[in-house]
Amino acid sequence: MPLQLPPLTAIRVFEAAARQGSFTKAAAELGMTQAAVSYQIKLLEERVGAPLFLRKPRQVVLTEVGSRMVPMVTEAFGLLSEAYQVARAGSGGTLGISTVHTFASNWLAPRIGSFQLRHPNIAVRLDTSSYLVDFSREEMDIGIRSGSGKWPGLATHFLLRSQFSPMLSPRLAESIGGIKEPADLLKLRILNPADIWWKDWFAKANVPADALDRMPDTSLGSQAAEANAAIAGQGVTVLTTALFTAELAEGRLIQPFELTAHGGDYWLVYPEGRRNVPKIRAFREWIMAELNCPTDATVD
Amino acid sequence: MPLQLPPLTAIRVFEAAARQGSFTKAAAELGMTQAAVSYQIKLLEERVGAPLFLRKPRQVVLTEVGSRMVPMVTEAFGLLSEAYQVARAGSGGTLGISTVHTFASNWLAPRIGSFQLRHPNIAVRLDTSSYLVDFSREEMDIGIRSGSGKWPGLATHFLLRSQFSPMLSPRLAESIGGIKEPADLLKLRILNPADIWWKDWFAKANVPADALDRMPDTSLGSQAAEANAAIAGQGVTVLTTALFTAELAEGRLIQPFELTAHGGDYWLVYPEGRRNVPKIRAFREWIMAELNCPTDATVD
DNA sequence: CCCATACATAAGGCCATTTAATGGGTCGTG
DNA sequence: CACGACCCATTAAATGGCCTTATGTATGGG
Repeated sequence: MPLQLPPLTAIRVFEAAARQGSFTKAAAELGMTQAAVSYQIKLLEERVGAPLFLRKPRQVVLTEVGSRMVPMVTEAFGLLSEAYQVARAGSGGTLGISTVHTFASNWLAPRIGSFQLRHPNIAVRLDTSSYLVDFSREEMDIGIRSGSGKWPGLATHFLLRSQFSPMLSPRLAESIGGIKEPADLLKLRILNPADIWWKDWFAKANVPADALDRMPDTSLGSQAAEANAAIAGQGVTVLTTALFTAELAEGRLIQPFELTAHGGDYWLVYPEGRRNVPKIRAFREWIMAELNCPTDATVD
Repeated sequence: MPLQLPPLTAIRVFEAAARQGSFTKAAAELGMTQAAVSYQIKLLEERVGAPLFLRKPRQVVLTEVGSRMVPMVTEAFGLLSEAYQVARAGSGGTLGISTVHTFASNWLAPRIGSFQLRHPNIAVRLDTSSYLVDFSREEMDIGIRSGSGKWPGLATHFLLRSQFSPMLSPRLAESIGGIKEPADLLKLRILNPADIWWKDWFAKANVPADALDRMPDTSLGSQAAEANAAIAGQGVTVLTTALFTAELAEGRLIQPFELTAHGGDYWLVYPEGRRNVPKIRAFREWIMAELNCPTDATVD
């Protein structure tokens, strides 16, 4: 039996009226008319079965029944209010980020520290998965995904263009006397020959790449893993240039050609209606600044 | 600042949904449609700024934010419910009876004990005053008054017919050799010669009573006070017969003539809308039985 | 005695809430 | 694998609770 409750609007009004000792003042406090207060009190009195106020000349005073109700009602509303506030603030407690592995390890992880420094009260939970998170089923706040930038119900912000280009370790390049022209790459082991990006890139380089089809597929499932294999000199792979600036700068990988092809872009996404939730706004503004994006680059 | 509260209907629905772990079940519990529950939850989630439930295949489960809210919300509703119940029952706590002095001391007081025995959980507060209580200004539940039986906004029940007749102490009657005929009364001191009842009674007895006008008024303001004076042998007065059955039976007063005249009747009154408040019903049923009145003798 | 104040009441309208209907998704089952 | 059961979301339309405006009543102060 579901716990019998008084009419909530009425009792809310009652609480204010009891505190103020006046219907008129209560009405002012609640932003409604005195008539509405009178109506609600009367309603509650009928439900309770007893008068809650005595109507004295210039004021109303609580009856015994009324005054017995007040403390509990006040406390109850205090609790509700607190629960509400806590929930609203609490939503700023933890920021759940769902992102693809590559982006997490090659771009986000090295930089997320600066976000945490700026927002010490927001805890970050990083979750990497290969599928686009469903915000209604998983407790995530934002996602970073590559794709077309069109997802229904989600707000999207363009992060960076996924330019990719073949990369390999300098030692492997040396082992065949350096990479002079695109076709040289085919002399090496291609880590992920089935990857469509290879076809795109060779096409752009005007190099027939039928050979790719005959190579064994040894792809590892993520750019990060393949990058590691490449760094270890196991072969050559195509990688998103923006995500491996560190490896390129340190010489662990080289990008033999300026030529890049274009894949799906990276996007920041979150549920439409949550644009102004503080922690989401904070992250959005941070990442946009970090990437030098105009902050208004929103796509619907 | 008046303490920010969440939408109350929404949070009520939330509590049920959280407890049931299902929108459909919550809807059933609250007696509304599943769609309404969905709507309210969505509303609350927007206000809070964070999802409260994760929509899993066959059920909904609380998010972290949601589960933090539940305990406080549950407790708050518990308090509200308790306050409500207490108030409803608490209205059974004390029965405020406003009655005229005579009726209180001569009829009610000797009998009220039997009411209290039958309803040990109802405390009785007896207030005697000469005016008709205004239920909206004084914390009274029922009134007993004599009059026409017509009061706007009040439910009324006929209690007893106010038959009155001269009464005096047996010793006083003896002192003039007994009361043989109505005119004999005029030989004695009349305690309340200005009382209209004397005129009525003498008129009905076909005795000219001009002499009354020339007597000094020594009325004491209530039948009970005058009855005491009469018992003390200080004079003769008119009294409501039904209220002095004990004095008559014990011989402390005598009623020399069967002849009675009729004054305003006694009525039980209370605010229209409170007919079925337990304590009021209890008192009504008790007093009607005590007076052998048919319980349906209601007059509007 | 009149004005100011405070609550009660009546009539009417609006919007929040609800319902009904529909769709999408998952699970269990034959 | 198709089908039905179950559950939640969404849409549009209907309802009625709640509020406002307007007016009445009572009290107390000047």
